[in-house]
Amino acid sequence: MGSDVSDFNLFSRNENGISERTINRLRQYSCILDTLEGAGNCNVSSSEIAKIAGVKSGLVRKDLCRFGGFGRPSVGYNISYLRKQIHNILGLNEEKLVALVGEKILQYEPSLTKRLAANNYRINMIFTFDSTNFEPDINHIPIDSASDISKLIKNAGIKFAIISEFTADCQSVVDRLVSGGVKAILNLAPNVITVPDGVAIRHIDIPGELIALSFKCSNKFDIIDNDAV
Amino acid sequence: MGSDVSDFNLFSRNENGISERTINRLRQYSCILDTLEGAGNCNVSSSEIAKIAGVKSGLVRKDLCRFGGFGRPSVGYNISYLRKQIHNILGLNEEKLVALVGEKILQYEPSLTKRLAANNYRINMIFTFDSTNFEPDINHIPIDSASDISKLIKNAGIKFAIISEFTADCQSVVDRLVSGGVKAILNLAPNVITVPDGVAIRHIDIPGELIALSFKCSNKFDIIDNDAV
DNA sequence: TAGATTGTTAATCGATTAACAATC
DNA sequence: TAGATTGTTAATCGATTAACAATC
Repeated sequence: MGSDVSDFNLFSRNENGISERTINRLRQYSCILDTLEGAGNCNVSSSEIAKIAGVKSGLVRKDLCRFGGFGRPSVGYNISYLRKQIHNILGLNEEKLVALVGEKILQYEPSLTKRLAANNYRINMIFTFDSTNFEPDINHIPIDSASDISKLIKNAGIKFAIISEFTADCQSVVDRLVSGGVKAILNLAPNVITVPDGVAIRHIDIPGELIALSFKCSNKFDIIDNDAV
Repeated sequence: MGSDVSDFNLFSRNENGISERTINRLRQYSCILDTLEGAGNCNVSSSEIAKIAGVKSGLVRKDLCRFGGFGRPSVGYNISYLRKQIHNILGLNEEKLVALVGEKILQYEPSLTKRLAANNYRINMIFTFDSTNFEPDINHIPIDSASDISKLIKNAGIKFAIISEFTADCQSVVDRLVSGGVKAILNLAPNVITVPDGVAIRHIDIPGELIALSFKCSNKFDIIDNDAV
């Protein structure tokens, strides 16, 4: 039942001392640089990035400085160079193999494969729970039944898994993914699952997101909460 | 282009001075209490909750104490009472109306309606982009074309929206949702969208989640990062 | 050179933890 | 009463901001 810990533990630092907040901001900067580069710009200052990102310029410099001196005083940062460096930090330059558990999401969201590929995540194995599905592959990605997971994962050297479909024995699927060597699991299904230490997991829960959202726009604790700013 | 700000700005306090971290922990406590209540327990101590949640017991007490004294010294917290109080804090006791933009997700994940209902979120309007879809409703929820959004939303008094499908003119849909009075938008589609101040938005981005996850299990910055613990 | 902007240190702010008096 | 556990305050820890010398 330690399961939910990782789902909610969004704020921990990893072994590298880099907080998830920093990683999220780096993603955001990367996104901003994409736009700026697309618009044909060449250099950008920390204040410009900060303004778009909605943070202070010092924080942008601090975040970047942590990984090396990418800028030049009075000039700023070279956009395409900085973009490459951030991609490097985020590991977007290496191909990462992903196992997809549940194939239906690809019908619902056909662009997923391409969106993952844009970040160098490649789905190279699909597991199905649908025993009536005898298609051998989707877009040349082989479909297997969930029984041989562990061995197939291990042979392919897959480190990432996306669980996209509810199944009663979800935990046993997870166990087999983990024993096959998977190190990070993104769970889109409503199942509550547990993983051993050393395996990262994140559970996307739509009702939960709505609850959190509703707080962003509520003010019903004006009275009850004495500490309120 | 201020758009991404809210997507990444997960860590802000809301107007009530309650941080999203606190809300997330309350959700987690609620979840834990469900389990404990299901197992037939009656009282629980902050240390027991803390152990399951993976936090310190003082933090559990502090989180709860912020909203009122729900416990009794030497006894602990009455599970069903505390559960009700947390539900109350999270607003799970009031019905909240939700507009669903894009109907395909209900085929992909039929349990969504029920999972939302368990938290008192009721989808009571569906907008489709599929002009070949002439079904009048899904499970008695009317399906409308996206053209009359604003008026329909306003008349129904809907405050929440889930955007679940890519569409080229996503921003105009958002604008019409907002002008219809929607205050919180959960975006599952890859579109980048912007909302005015006072409207909360959260973008679920699968590749982004994988990037963040990959950091939880990586240690490639052992060398580069001098501040590392 | 003068102006701009970086990298980095010190100050501040907020969140968590430790500790303990109050109380059941 | 003695033991347990709450509610809450003070201490600590970590993240952000302000400020500024270095440098282009």
